[in-house]
Amino acid sequence: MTQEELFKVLVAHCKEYGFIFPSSEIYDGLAAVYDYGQMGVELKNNIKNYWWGAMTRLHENIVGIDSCIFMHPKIWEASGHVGAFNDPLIDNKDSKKRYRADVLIEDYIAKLEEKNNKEVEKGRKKFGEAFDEAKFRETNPNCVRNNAKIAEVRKRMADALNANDLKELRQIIIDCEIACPISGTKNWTEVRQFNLMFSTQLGSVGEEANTIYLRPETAQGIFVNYLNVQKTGRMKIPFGIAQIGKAFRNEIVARQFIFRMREFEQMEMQFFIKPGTELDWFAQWKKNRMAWHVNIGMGAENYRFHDHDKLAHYANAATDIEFNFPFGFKELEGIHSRTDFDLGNHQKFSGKKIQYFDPESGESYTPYVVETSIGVDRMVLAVLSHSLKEEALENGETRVVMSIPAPLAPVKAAVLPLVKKDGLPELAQKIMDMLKFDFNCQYDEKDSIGKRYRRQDAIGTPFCITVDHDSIENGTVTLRYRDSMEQDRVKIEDLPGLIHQQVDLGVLLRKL
RNA sequence: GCGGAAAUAGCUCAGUUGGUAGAGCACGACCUUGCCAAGGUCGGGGUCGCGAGUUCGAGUCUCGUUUUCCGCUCCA
Repeated sequence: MTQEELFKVLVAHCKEYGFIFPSSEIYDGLAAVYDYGQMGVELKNNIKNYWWGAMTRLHENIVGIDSCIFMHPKIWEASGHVGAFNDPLIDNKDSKKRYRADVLIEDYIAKLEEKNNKEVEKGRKKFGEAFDEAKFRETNPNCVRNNAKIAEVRKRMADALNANDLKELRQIIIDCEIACPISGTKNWTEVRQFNLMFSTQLGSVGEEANTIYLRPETAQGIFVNYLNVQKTGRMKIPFGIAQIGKAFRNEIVARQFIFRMREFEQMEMQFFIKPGTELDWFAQWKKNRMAWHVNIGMGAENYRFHDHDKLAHYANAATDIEFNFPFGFKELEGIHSRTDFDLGNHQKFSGKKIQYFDPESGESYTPYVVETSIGVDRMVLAVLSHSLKEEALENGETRVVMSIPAPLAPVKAAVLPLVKKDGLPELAQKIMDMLKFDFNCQYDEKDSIGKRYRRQDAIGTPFCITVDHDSIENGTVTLRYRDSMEQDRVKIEDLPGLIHQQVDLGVLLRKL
């Protein structure tokens, strides 16, 4: 089976067994929106609990918050999202390729600069030792002409971007006779803008309606609460604030199942530190976060770092932790050194002083920030895509098994009476009543025992407990393991301890 | 947003030159068996994605539309 086919099987499996459903399906669905079903929500909650525990309980200097999706509109100006989340896009009608208008113009400028460099090389050969590059660039007629053009285009583009003048952007592309690199034609559409933030109206519509945005990241909720948490929690730098919550981005194309959705959930932690120490902390969090991933047990070889060459407007170092998805290595988590960009800007835009007074050194400063930001839905997809397997059995048959790491599995154990008579269902129910307070369990008495095992395999239940006639005689049951399909005979009273050892999140946290 | 493909039962699919919608699996009840998915009997479930058009008659032909998948484009 190819990876692509495997991915289709995964999507179908997720729907069939109650992990993930397309949203609003009875109304034909809503593009790129998915709902979590009865199994999916358990898996997702387990992932969130593992992260929350690892971040807050394991670090005395990290605390959590839960901030709102609605925030003051000025926050998005301060964060740079109002400006930078707008991409002006233009399509070439012949090649059907889409480009960012500003990138096309930048490429054009780069070409002119390239021409100048060639002129300089020519000049250097001609004049040898006595060559004065700076002077040459100012006097050579070709260079002068190119430089004038560059300056003119730069200014027009800056003005157009500032004024949000899309017609002017298109005009620059026409005037410069920029052609599509693929088709070579200059047959362009209008420039259109895609604002990646969703907006809505706050308050009564009519008079000056207040446009507010659905947050495109949870991080800003942490930054604007920095002072609250630092003061009320008596936090000393270095310290961190963690948050799990929904974020929204109006992606032009949202695809690949739950990998890129317009509504998604993030787990973010902002770590506040002394300026100058950011690269050390950046390195430390890279290590820490990778350890968290590898600890789940899906194979260290399926993760890798991808350092950014092009840095976002707020960062001075950035890396992704990528996971080996069915469609290749893709970003799962981002770790960014955000400097004092966010706190500094909030200080500027709000007029409130956001400083940390260091009691030891006696100095006051705006803290720097190292951020770890992970997509919950991507984690779910990573676990599901890694876990789903079709195994060939010794008897020539195949079984579909979700070998979800036991601490993350939606259902921890299934209790199955071997037959539906002779008091076996009653004893099985008693075992259910014993386990249900600690573990999410399922009871099933329908169909043959083999069929029930396979049903549990398909949803990733690590343990099946089978009650047979001997159970009534001597108080033992068979404990069947999902991955090996082997079974042990164990005492009923030993069940909680045995299951606990394998499925408890604390056990996973202790390995960190 | 552009191009290509697809949409029939919960799932996988069949459905002839246009003539009253089928199978297997799944689901429910009962009987039987009892440790790795297929026993028997009976039963429930579909305005064939949606909307028009052609026709005496459309799952089938035409147009539109929605959604999904693949490829581009974008991705803080």
